[in-house]
Amino acid sequence: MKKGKPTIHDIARSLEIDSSTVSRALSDSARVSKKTKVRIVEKAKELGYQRNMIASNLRTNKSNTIGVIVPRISRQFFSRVISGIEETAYKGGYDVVIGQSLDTIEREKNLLQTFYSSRVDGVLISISMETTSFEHLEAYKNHGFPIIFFDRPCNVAGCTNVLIDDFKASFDSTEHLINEGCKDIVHFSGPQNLELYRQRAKGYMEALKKYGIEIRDHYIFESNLMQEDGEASAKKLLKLANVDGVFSANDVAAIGAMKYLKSKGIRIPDDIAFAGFSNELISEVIEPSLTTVNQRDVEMGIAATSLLFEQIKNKSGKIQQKEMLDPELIIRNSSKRKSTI
Amino acid sequence: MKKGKPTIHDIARSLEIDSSTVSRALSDSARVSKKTKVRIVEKAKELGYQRNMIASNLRTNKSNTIGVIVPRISRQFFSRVISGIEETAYKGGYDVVIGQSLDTIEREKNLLQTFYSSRVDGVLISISMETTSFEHLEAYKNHGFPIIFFDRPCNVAGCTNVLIDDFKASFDSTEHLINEGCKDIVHFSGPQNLELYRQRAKGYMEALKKYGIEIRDHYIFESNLMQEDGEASAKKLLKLANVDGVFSANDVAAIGAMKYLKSKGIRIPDDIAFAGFSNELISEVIEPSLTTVNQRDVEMGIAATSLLFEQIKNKSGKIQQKEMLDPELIIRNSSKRKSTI
DNA sequence: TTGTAGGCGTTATCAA
DNA sequence: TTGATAACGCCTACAA
Repeated sequence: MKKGKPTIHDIARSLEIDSSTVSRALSDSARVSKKTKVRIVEKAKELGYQRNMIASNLRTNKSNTIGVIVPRISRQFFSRVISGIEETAYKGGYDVVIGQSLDTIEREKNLLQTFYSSRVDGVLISISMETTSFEHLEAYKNHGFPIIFFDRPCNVAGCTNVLIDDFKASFDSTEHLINEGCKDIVHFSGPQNLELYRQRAKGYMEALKKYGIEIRDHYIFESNLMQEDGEASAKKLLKLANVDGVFSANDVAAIGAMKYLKSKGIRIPDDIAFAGFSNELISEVIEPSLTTVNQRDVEMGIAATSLLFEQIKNKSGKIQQKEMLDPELIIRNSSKRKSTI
Repeated sequence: MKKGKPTIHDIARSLEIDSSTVSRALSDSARVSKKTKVRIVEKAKELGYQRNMIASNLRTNKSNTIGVIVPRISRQFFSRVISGIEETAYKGGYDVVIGQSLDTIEREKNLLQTFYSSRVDGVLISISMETTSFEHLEAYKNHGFPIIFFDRPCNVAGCTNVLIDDFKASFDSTEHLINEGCKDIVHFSGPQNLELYRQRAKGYMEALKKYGIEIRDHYIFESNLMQEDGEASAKKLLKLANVDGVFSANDVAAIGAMKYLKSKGIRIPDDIAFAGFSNELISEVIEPSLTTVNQRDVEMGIAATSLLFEQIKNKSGKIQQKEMLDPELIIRNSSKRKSTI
């Protein structure tokens, strides 16, 4: 046996035909007779031939690969989005390369450039928390490199975004708390430099407004929404009189707060009702189970990938689009105050 | 501006030098004068040049990419392993391509062949539940394609495995239950065609043996260890007299069972103590919090990747290795029966 | 239906 | 130190 992996030339030689015929046969071209096709395919199998995609990609200037950049793969939301992406890509004959920015702009830039130079056909990205300016992204876009943003919006001309309606979801959640009888509702908010969290805060305020409830700035706690932030917020919250509800911009912080409050003997939802955001797995299991928002993770992956495919095909590139998925409010025990009897 | 992406030839032309010099300069070869190097690098920046990795890979016959195949990316354990893999790969200058087999052998084969033909430099794989014969894997191995198995062992000559000591972890968990006063311990076991679950069952039995407790076959429940399997097992368990402990081969099934039993008024751990496996995020949050085993996910990713790098470098390939990570028993409330006062 | 020839962008070898 | 040339493996006009 020769050393290197077998090539179309090996097949051609041993069949005494030309490599171009082999190439055609293996891509099932109509311009090869059935007979020779069969011979070629058989010989290929015999030699254990596998097409060298690197060479093929170089020649065709396509990688049949899309890149995905997320803050962290270990977050449930993102891993579910990726499942959707992978599934769609797989069906379309694409491979998926994944990288995590760890919420730093430095790694985000690195990944983008790696992807670009390995000539992926396009990129799906949920930008890092540090990404507040978008020049690095625009540069690629202007080179005609297809990029789709998901979950965390990028408000730049020509960008296609796939999002859920964060405003509406937050409005609905807050309204739900109000309907359950809450009057003094605190909001755990995320970094306000991110559009995402601005939208969620907006939804909260709009709902209060609708019901004639005063919006008090000191009822809005800004943090990074980690579990420990939730705990800190809970402590802070106890210093306010009469809080009877919390709308948190994510589940993790809500759970951190609930744990602390429970340990202090506060009853949930009777004393304080809770609503979170993201539908983490734990939220169903914790006691009481947490009311939350389904962010349509898998669907988001599917939608984003489909849009990317369109953009790759049409090469039109520059058309700005916005795909809004409808979030779903999942009502659980943490907010059910009305007796169901 | 020309249409295509700029190449070394574009740089060469506009500087009136040869492309080979440009190539050398951009790989920082010592065989280019500082002066021209500077000129080239500047021009490259000016043109927005990015090396075409596809062409480079073709030429050097390396992709600087490793492939990862896991059952599903959305499982916490795997996404954490992948974090470890990514981190290590990133440091070594490698990219990571990820695919999920969804626990089917068909997709596993597909992925393997995609990876092979895109010439990834090696593969890390946790085999699917359906994978009980290993010919497809051996074939690649025999072609000199580096493959490392993690978490789910592959007992085939020449295979390198990175595992935790499932036997020991199970032994320790069961022993812990015994030490907490359990005498009639049920084992929720996984598919016995997988070595993994055989090891866990073995550890359970060995611990019973050590303490002179009879091993009863009808105390071992085999299932796929989904949440609903746990619930079913709980029902089954109630028909046995005197069960006072459960060692489950994963957390998910344990939690399914605990939920059901709690709804029936059974106290955990006082009536029945529980120990699970995998340290899912929910396990810390559920009430009572679940005693479990830390499978060293991130470390496993790191170890597997390091071994793969070795194998890629040494080309020795055929050396069988087994890396055993030490599992950690995490004791929580679901198994603490002795008063801590 | 098949063969010929050239090139995708890079790197490696050799010569200058 | 630089340039010329060939080659990696595949694909695709074009010609036969």
